[in-house]
Amino acid sequence: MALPHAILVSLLEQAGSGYELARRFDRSIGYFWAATHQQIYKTLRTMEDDGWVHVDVVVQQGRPDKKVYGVTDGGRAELRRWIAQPLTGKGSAVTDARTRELAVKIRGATYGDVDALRDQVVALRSERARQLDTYLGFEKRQFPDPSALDGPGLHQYLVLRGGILAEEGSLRWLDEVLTALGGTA
Amino acid sequence: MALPHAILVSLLEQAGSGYELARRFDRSIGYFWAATHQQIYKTLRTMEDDGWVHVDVVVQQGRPDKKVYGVTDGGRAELRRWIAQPLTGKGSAVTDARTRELAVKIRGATYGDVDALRDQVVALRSERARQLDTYLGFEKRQFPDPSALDGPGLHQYLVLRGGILAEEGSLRWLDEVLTALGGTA
DNA sequence: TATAGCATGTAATATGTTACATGATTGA
DNA sequence: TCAATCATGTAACATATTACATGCTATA
Repeated sequence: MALPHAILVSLLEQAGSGYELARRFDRSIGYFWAATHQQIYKTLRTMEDDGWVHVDVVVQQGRPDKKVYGVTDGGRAELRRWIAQPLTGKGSAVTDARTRELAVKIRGATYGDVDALRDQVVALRSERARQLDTYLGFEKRQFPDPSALDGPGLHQYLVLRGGILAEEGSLRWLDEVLTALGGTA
Repeated sequence: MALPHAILVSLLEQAGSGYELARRFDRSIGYFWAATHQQIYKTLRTMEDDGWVHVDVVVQQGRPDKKVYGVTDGGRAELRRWIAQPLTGKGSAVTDARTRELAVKIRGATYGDVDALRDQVVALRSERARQLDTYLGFEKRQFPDPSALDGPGLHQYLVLRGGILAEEGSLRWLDEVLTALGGTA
């Protein structure tokens, strides 16, 4: 899971309350990782129990007190550890957990080991390339003449096309990331 | 949720056991929807309780009995209803539930109302286009000179690029689908 | 006056993953 | 003999969604 780590990254950029985190997730990290306020509150409590974050209660007039969270040394260490570790999410489907996990790690690259991260990008890229090859093979063998399709065959083909286009987009992104992260690709 | 409906589509194409469904999911529908055998068994039982599927127990030698599932009239009706109904999944993130849901519906288009489905494709397309516009706006305003970036700025930019490329891929696919599904786009 | 924003949370439910359990057959 | 395939399932846990609850302030 990457939600606690996404929260760590967000809090390192800027300390804030659960409410503020929920709003930020709607924009920045939310490209890849959505979270409701309920879930963020719950996760923050767990993270506090684990010693990854600390709270400062800010008393306000006319509003409930605000709990401003910040990252502890333990939280920083956990984020470093997690960023260096291989991707753990499931990678079967097109809209996969691995890609989202990697996006969070890239977002937090400054707080971790960029070399280790690059290795993970390379690994995910080759996984994705293999998947794309498989899909392209299906396309060639099962749908040699797409223009002739209709009914169930057409619908199966369209879904396969979705897979192919998604994988191509994924590869394009991973290549951009590798170029930008530089080093011995 | 779309898993029961993905199962209905798969069973309409060909009746089968939970085990067989799990294997099929690894290939075809699994482009967009992954499922373990544990989850499939659980879901099949619920579907049986709801009267969407019926079971034929096939006795085998040397192996556990095989439960071959087929779709009932009730299941067929439910699939029709579900396909015609607007997308219900969450669509905030790049790797969104809506796209996966739509993929399942397209796969089952033969068993439902294609006109109603096309409306959903159009709706999702405009949502995605709006999202892409937002991301492109961020890119222009926050990162006018990407080549100058490094550190946290670069990492934020890379994640945004991931969002942009994913949305572009999504749009390309939805356009292909609309063309193929034809009609008054 | 009504809606949106600020700010927190509980509870119930749904969905999904991981680990464990069983046991025969087939092919390397 | 070892691993893979066939075939089903339970139990515990992790994660996520929906509905409900409170209550003030600022803006249209």
